[in-house]
Amino acid sequence: MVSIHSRTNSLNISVQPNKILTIYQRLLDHFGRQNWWPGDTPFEIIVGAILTQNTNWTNVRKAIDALKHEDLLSYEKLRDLPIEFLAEKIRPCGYFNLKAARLHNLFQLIETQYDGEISYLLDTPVEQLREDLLSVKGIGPETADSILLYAAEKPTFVVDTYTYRILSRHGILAEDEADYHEIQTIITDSLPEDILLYNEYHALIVRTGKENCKKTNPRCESCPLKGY
DNA sequence: CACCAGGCAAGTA
DNA sequence: TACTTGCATGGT
Repeated sequence: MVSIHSRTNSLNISVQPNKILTIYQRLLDHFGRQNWWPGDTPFEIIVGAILTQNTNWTNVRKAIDALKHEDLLSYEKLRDLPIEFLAEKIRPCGYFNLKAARLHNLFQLIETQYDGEISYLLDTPVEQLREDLLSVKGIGPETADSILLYAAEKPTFVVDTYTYRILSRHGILAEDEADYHEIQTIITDSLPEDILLYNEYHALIVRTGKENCKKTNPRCESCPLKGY
């Protein structure tokens, strides 16, 4: 059990249970720690963040393993690989032409903005880095936040389709609160700002999706969120 | 066979 | 602003 006490939303006057924190505790108790991201280096995490867009991780791992097997998984080697070759290498992860182009768009940012040094990117303050990442064609809010949290270790909460689904089913989101940043704010306003907490929470949410048993539905009998 | 997977951008009205 | 569509492989 985590030792974080529930607290009220800053805009609420009455004391009420922190549903966001309760959901986290239930998922953690049920699944245990996930210890994300599944990758060895910040660069591998960055590449994985783009390759996993709307794609099952098992397919992404095939692509990453293929790159590793040919010793291509370094910034300099991928940057210098012709884009058609890169696309062919990452074929198993799907959308391979698109993702090869998106990786190259990011490499161009790293060249122009960070002097070709991943370490400079990682050391950039969170606001600036998020803006830079979002300026890259092919990097949207979730991919940017995944890089910020899991590669650069900034306190950024990652919102994905599961996050929306869970909050929606649990009546936490209003009808007109589907916007990425609104959802992110609802969550971060309910939690202490803690990188490891953000890391584990998003990982648990994805794990819930992988279980494929409607565990995000409060009426599911085998659900760790039953009754919520 | 259909459906989904740790999105995003571009087009349409 | 609010929908719709293309992108693509591999597992269930």
